[in-house]
Amino acid sequence: MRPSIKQVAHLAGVSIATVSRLLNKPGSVSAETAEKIHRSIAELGFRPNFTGRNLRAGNSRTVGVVVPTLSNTVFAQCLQGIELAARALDYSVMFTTTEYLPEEETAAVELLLGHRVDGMILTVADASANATLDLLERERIPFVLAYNQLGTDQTAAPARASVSVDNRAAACDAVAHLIGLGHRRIQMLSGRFNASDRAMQRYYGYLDAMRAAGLAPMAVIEVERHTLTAAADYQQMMADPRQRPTALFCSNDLLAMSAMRDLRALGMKVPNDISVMGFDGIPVGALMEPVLASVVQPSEQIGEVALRVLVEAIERNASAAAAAAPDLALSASWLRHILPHAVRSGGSVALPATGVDC
Amino acid sequence: MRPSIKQVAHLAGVSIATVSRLLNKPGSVSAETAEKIHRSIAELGFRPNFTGRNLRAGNSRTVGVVVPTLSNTVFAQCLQGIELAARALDYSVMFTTTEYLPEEETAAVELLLGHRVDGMILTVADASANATLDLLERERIPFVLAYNQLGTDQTAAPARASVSVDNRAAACDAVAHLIGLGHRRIQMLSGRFNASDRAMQRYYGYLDAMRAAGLAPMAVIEVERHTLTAAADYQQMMADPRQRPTALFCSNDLLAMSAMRDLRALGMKVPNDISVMGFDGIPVGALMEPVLASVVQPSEQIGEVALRVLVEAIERNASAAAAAAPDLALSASWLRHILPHAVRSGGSVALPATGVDC
DNA sequence: CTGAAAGCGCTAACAA
DNA sequence: TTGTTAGCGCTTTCAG
Repeated sequence: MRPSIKQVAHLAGVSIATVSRLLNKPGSVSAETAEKIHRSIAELGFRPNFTGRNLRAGNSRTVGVVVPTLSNTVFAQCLQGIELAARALDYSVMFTTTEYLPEEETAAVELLLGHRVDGMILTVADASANATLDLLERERIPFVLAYNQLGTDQTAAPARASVSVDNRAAACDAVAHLIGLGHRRIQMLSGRFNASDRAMQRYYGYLDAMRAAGLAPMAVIEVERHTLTAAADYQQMMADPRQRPTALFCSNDLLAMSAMRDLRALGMKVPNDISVMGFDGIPVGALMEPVLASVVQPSEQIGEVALRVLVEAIERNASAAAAAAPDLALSASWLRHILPHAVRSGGSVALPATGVDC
Repeated sequence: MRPSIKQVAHLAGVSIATVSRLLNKPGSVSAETAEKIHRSIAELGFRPNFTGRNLRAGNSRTVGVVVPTLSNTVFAQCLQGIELAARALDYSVMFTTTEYLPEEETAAVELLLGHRVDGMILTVADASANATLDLLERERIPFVLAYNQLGTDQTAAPARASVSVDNRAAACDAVAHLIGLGHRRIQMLSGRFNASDRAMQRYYGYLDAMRAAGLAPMAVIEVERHTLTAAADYQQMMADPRQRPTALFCSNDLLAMSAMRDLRALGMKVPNDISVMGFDGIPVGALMEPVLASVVQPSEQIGEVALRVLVEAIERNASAAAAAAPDLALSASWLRHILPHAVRSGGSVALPATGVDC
């Protein structure tokens, strides 16, 4: 077995309490004793066992993260942001994916609860009416949603925290950008709404922009994640030359990039025949030619902020428990974190082809 | 505090040992007792505390992962593969990044050791002569390298495991592909060798291919990760029309994509003026136009295999300890795992422009 | 400034 | 089949 505080104490000729004290508040141990202990630690290659510490302390300085997938750069970036911020605050990260399956969310959370993480950051399919979040609430463990955006109309009871961009406004800006260019028939292509409440918000944003401009929204096309197996959707979409959209607004960049690929395969040119706009602003989009126009959301920062908000809640919780104060870990002023978005223009959008329009 | 096995036992009117037994081998408890206990568990919302279990058992069913970054899809995919495989085997994942800084590697490993993970998967800057790996060895904790490729010439002592493609052969295949197309002046662009031993292997592969074809290798250009701040390198590279390369082989796809962007900015057309080939085969490369030619490595599978090899080592270790057998966790037949690579052709490479050649 | 002792939640002998 | 008990590594009163 690995050396424990016990062997160190024995070798140094002191009690385990003294060793522990040296490890935690070095000031409370005499210089010579400290010296002896340090030598023993080095000699034995002792390394404190967090498991013991956690068991005793009742906290783990570990946060759990639950995201749909790491295949989408957006979540990878977010996780990166979380990890960086966590390390800076001396927290560790344990993570799981759900593969976009709502039923996996509960299992993921249960597992993390078993590990006694101090809090969780998660991106769920649908943040409203989510049994998993209710569970978290019952367990009274702090959590912060990332990407999921909570409404202002939160019903009294659960005061939840979220970190995201304003998806609806961001989508609205994107579509307004297209409209500003002269597009009137703008089609939205979206990931499944039931796998992403963000997609739904973005659809509302699309509607807002269309209506604000007095344009008729087109029926949204929902597709499976990242790829359109059948070109049938496009065929149909582009069937009637008089009705075909001049621009496509996609609920995420991967979708936009797949769409561009598929459109090319059908012999259409972007942006000459049709403009394409994405959402997310993933870095590779800016490397393509044409550059993918998109709404940039600060994914890494979303992760970073989510972690900081979470840790704040955790530590407030801890002191509150100590002071027997009310444990409303996440005070009202901290609930909805809306980070800024930015429309990134790019060669994938252009003026609508002349003569095609009404 | 959260309910413990103790409260459950009390409420069910049994001893804690019985509850523990029910949790571990349900068969050893009578039906009616089980029934009572189950009810208490449900009533209290009891959830076993892994911390207690881990402390007692001396293992955590958790693996640690250390990768340079999650900004590069390659590592995100790998981590995804690890997590999926881990979940299937009922292991959890704790992870950290090093930002490509070798000095962070040790800190990351120390942290994970503190958590008493059962094993680690890591991608280090340089797998040969790495102090961090030596530390892991001293601590006698199983670990598997991902992407880092161990040579066949391993010196006797440390029998280490790695999972990767054959970087050298893969790069050689890629360059041979370019040569097959008629290219003779092929320039390699690489990430810093001291941040990635893979890049070095790939450079050897480049040399192999060039020499095999009787061509003169050009001096490699090393650049900072993912981006070329100054276009100066390109200017110089393309300065002399009689000496300029007709093809560029990049040590990774992100680099290739940035290079294409930079070349475009300089007014050069890919592949007409110059062919570009990457390495990694990241999914977005196939969505671009032109499609990025590359060597595809199965990143997610690398993660999956790494995890399986690791768990095998962990469990072999456990039984070995029990049987007081030799603890050579990673037996020779399992050391170097070379997964298949594949050259993906794409529009970013073409025949060299006629008249440009010798 | 230091030590003795209790206990965090759990498992595994050993007894009954 | 069930209970008693010791102890995993650590922190933290409480005494001295």
